[in-house]
Amino acid sequence: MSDALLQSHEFFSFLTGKVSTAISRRLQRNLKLAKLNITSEQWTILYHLWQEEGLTQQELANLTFRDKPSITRLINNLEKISLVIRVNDKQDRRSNLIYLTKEGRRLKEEGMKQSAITLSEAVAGLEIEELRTAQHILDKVFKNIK
Amino acid sequence: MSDALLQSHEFFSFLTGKVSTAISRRLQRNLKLAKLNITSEQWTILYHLWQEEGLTQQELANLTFRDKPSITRLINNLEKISLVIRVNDKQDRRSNLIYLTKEGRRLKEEGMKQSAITLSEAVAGLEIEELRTAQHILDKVFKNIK
DNA sequence: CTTCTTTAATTGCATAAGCAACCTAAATTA
DNA sequence: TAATTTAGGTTGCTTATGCAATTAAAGAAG
Repeated sequence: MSDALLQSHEFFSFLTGKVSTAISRRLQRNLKLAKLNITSEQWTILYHLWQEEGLTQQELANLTFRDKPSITRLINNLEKISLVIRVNDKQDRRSNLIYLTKEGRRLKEEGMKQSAITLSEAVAGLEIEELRTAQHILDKVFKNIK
Repeated sequence: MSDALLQSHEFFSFLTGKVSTAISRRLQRNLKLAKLNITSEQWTILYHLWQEEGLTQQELANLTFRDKPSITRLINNLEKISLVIRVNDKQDRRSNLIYLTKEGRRLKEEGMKQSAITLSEAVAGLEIEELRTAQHILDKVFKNIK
């Protein structure tokens, strides 16, 4: 790689989170505007549970690329606000299966809507082809360092 | 934008930080391996001071895309470990000018080296042209939502 | 079986982030 | 020049993260 690019602050700063920080903040703001009192991090957990309930904390950790302690605490907080419950797995008593509460399920529609809005704000004016390209490239980066 | 892409979990998850989290962790790890006891967040502050000392906290906030309280606390911690000092601006007594200590300057060489290593690990196997493309696209996203 | 190892989750400790409220100094304006 | 607004920083409160160490259950090896 060229030194010019290596030294490019712009390049490094987007890799180190400028864009994703901006997206999280925007999602957070949109959730708040829609009266959803959840953080963007909580959203990422709920997102996966909206697709499939009964995931273990380890599975959630893998899906959201967080470590186990982070998941423990996110689930603690989500339980505190009564959006999910831990159910001890009878088959494997080490595991907790995480389920949505009725209220947790109720948030799906608005939660998905706000994330879709956020995403469309983010990618406004971009071509599908550009998005595919960016995704492809970032995927390679991720594989390099995950 | 197509629904297929809107629903793409992969796409959303990289936008919400998978890649940048991985980069931060890798940088953190590389710094630690090189015996530099600073966090990746502290690195971003030092990076700008290595380019130019005497920046105000507000300028650092703008450069690193953080809010003012975050900078206050990062500078507190950097002062605590004696890498920077606050100097009250005589011209504008509201401002602090942030300078590196001798030790802070000493870390420049190794700090820049480790970030270069991290970056080259991240972009291994990618073409310059791909990187330019990704940067360009992410720049558009950032402008949309910053 | 009993020991050893691996796995799921939790806890402790330290750092970092966002938002709102606040303080003080500077700049504006009336 | 007094009153108001703006700008730079700090503090309080809450949430989130990483890493290391720990507990308890499950699985493997002897």
